[in-house]
Amino acid sequence: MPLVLTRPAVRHRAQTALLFHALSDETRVAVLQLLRDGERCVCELQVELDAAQSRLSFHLKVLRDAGLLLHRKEGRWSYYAIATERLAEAHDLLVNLRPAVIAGRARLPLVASCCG
Amino acid sequence: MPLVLTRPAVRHRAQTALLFHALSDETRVAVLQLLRDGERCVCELQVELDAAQSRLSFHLKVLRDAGLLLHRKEGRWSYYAIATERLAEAHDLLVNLRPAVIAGRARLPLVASCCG
DNA sequence: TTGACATATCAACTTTTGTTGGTGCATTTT
DNA sequence: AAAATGCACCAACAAAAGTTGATATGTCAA
Repeated sequence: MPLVLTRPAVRHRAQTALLFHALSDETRVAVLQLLRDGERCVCELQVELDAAQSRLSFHLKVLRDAGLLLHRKEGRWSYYAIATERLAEAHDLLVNLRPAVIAGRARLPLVASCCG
Repeated sequence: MPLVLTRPAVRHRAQTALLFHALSDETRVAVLQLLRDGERCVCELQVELDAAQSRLSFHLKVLRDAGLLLHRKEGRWSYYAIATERLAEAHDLLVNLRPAVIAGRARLPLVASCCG
């Protein structure tokens, strides 16, 4: 009866941890910061971040696996960009952690990109 | 000249990684989910999460160190609650990762709790 | 077609995180 | 005052994440 954590909460829990794990590393955040201005190929990121190729590749994979990147290949270049949708999901998961309103009715399940 | 990552970006980067690291573990997310409904003492969390005391204590420390928890002691109990302010900061950092607008002027530095 | 480049992936290793069981110290209960 | 409770913290260990250098593959350039 006092099922303390509801089913959606349990579902969200794993998602939240997964997604935020991808955002929990400085190099990866730096990658995203660079991609804010638009698509970049790996070699550009490599120069801009001054990171070893395999290291960068590793971090790109983490971001990719988390669904945070769009990927495109052209010739011998690999281009990455931010997957805005997924970033919005992260946003929603975060908003869902906000404390319930004290007086007033229960918090509604919040949905995509409420701000900006 | 092409200082690819601006100073605020570099500052944000560390903050983002630190804060999101705290959110990158299922147990910790579960703690926050429980605290959405308000303050809890450790022993309550312990039961509700079915977690060993020292394990829970460890995760609470991580959340505390990230500034995400308010802490209060009463008698032999230790009460925790969500630090909403800090959660809002996390929110802002996340919103700051959104890609710049394509046409139109540059993204403004976004501030606290724009939604909900 | 040979050589240089871009990039993914792998294995070995290092570092960081997380778990477990224990100890110590308040505080409360009996 | 003795026993029990709540909780922080520590040390030893386990597991996960990150780094590095090497190798493999595809593509472009000479």
